[in-house]
Amino acid sequence: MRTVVWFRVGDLRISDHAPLRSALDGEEVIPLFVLEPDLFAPARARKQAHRMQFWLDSLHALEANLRQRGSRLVVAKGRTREVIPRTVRQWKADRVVAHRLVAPTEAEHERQLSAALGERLELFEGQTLHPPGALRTGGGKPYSVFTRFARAFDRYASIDPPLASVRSLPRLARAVTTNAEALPTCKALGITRNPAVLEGGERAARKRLREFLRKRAATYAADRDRMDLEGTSRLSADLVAGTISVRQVWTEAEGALGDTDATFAFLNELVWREFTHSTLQDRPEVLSRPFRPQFLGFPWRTDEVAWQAWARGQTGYPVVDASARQLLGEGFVHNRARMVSASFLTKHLLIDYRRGEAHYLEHLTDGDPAQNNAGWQWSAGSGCDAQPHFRIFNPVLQGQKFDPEGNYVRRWVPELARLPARYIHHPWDAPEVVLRDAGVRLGKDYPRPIVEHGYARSRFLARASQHLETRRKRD
DNA sequence: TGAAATGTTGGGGCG
DNA sequence: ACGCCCCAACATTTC
Repeated sequence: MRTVVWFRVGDLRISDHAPLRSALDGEEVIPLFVLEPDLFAPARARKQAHRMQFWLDSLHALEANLRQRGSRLVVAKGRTREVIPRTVRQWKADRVVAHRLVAPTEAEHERQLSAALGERLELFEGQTLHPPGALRTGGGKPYSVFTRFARAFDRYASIDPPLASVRSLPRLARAVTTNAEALPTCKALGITRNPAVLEGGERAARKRLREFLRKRAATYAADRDRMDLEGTSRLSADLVAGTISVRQVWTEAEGALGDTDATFAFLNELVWREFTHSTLQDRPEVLSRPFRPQFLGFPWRTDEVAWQAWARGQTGYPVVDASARQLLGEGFVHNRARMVSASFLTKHLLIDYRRGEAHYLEHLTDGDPAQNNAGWQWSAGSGCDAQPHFRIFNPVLQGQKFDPEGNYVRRWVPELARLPARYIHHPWDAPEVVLRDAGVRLGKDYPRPIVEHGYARSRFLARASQHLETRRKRD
């Protein structure tokens, strides 16, 4: 038996990898990665440079891990639906195994491949803890409320421990050429490496998990919301690329932390991840339109000036600007800052959440359609179990609560670094002398707010309730 | 996984 | 002693 193991962005690892494990039951294993032009063409790759850097590092790490265990990674360029059947013919493989992924583009690849290969393609679950779609309400429908979903999740089934790690792999048949040199580098794709982007690969992922569990997990419940602290796991990009499996994270966290508040808070985030993936599988159309139909035709504004101010971090609201600059600077944004930022774009500036969603997807190292869409629709109020539309973050209060000393702002908005904590989240209220001592000339070194909070708040409330009211009457 | 407005309660100052 | 006002602290409602 000769088996092709189709590695994908989503399972770039060899540990806890069910398809690989299954392939080892046969004699020969051909690890394969496909360089889809839709993803790895230079122009496309550059549009998501942070993520691409992380993925390429992870791919090279995967190749090194395979090699270390006696195998190699075969790299093929072209469209999945053509390349894989060709590979199967060329190397006379008996079957192809892979993880099933929920993103619509990935699901489409699977459909096309299944049409070409029929029974010879075998897909395994593993992107999530329980297969998306497995949890249903009594009426057989997908859950639309997270707390209900989470309760069903707890009762559904126990979570299996990860598969034992693979010590050695069968040597690649001599006839098979690896073409490993085709694995691109950042340089080859014209991407300038950003040293602030996390290190990819399985080893780095495991190290991150261990360090989190050892140093920060105990205080996770309280610290996770603090934008100025490193209180979170930073595993988001790993979970997207699959350099660690969610099952490994779950099992290790449970083992290390026991039955504590921190465990619950952390694992609950993983359940949110389950929820977003399930939602995307059941309703892939959320990627193009609001989950809640009342939000169809919402009167968003087109305001290029406001958009640019938001995207570049020049709105005059320090926390909002810090988060915009953190995104561009390191391809990551603290979750709390994401929420504040998304709330500001959609509610204060009345700009379509889809524009923010696309911007995040472009720059985030952990950009993932399911998670990113769910986050943005949650903030806009249009999503599945979203916050109510009238919940509007006050960026000043959020800053004071979750960046009490202002150090998050100081890090990303250096022109305000010398302002005392008292004024750092609302520099426009600072006395002239305080501003002067801090070297801040409002309107020159740092902008005045592009919109006044109270005004923006009531503007959104009025516009939203008017739209939703009309909508409700019509439907 | 809000914020702001509004309502309630209770202590203290004061006439 | 009592009512009245103020206001902080907290609770509830509304957006």
